[in-house]
Amino acid sequence: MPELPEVETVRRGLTALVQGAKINSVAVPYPKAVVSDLTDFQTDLAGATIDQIDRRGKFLLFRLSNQKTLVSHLRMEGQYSVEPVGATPHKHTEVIFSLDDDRDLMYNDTRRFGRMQLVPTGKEYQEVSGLAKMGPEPTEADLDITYLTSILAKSHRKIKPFLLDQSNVAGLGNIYTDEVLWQTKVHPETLTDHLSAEEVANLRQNIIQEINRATVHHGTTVHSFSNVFGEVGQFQNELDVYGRAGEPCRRCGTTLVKIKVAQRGTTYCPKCQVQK
DNA sequence: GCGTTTGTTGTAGC
DNA sequence: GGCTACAACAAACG
Repeated sequence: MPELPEVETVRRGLTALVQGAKINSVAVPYPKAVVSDLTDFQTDLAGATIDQIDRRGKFLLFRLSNQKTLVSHLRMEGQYSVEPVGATPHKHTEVIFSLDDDRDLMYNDTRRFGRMQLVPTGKEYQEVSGLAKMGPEPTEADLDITYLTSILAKSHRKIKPFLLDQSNVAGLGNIYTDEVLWQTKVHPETLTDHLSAEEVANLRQNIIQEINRATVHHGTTVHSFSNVFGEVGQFQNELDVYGRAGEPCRRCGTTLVKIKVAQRGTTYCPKCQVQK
């Protein structure tokens, strides 16, 4: 559920709250959340300072003072919160970082899908498979039109799973994929090599703009997303198709339809988005 | 009690 | 070999 705008919102909140904080010790009530060696994880983090927090796609990268990087992926419902020292962990608290300023940074995950690992800084793109294959960020500067045209043309699959694949473009999930396809008037099952040059250009613009707009609105809260301050996003009020099956298309009034594409719930307008 | 929800990965299949 | 499709993972909710 956290897609790029939500992860970026979390990154900004974490930066405001814990950048510069020193970690005293780490408790791991749910060891499966840590995929690197657990003993090393706890030993290496003790005494380290959080210098900076970066993001790549949907991954958070905590840059530490000891030349290590904590790579964290929230998957479906991972959340961070900062509490006074000694606060009772939540039912689904998986990792607790005790800071030396009498606060605890907690990682909570009701679905237990999120994962984190500690790797040497600079090696994260080799050691974390998701980062190694990550496509360009959906920005004006990084998402090159020539690149996008080329990979769309040589790929033979439906546009929806193509956009969900992080190795093509970083950061899109189920919500924003449905939104940008509606904006571009492209059916989610259209084959990537059937898109016209104009559609590719429009798709690129819509991806960049939509991710930008959603980030400005602090992300979308559909089920449970909130930032580190416990605040929900505002972008759910801006969605045109996701969660609106059975309601009228805001462009033409046709009833929006929900189907499955690549095992994912997919909402679209059968009149605006006609498959070619 | 079971289908639905979603992001990524490992693997089966072509 | 390279690409694509899909089951699996986990847990809450209706």
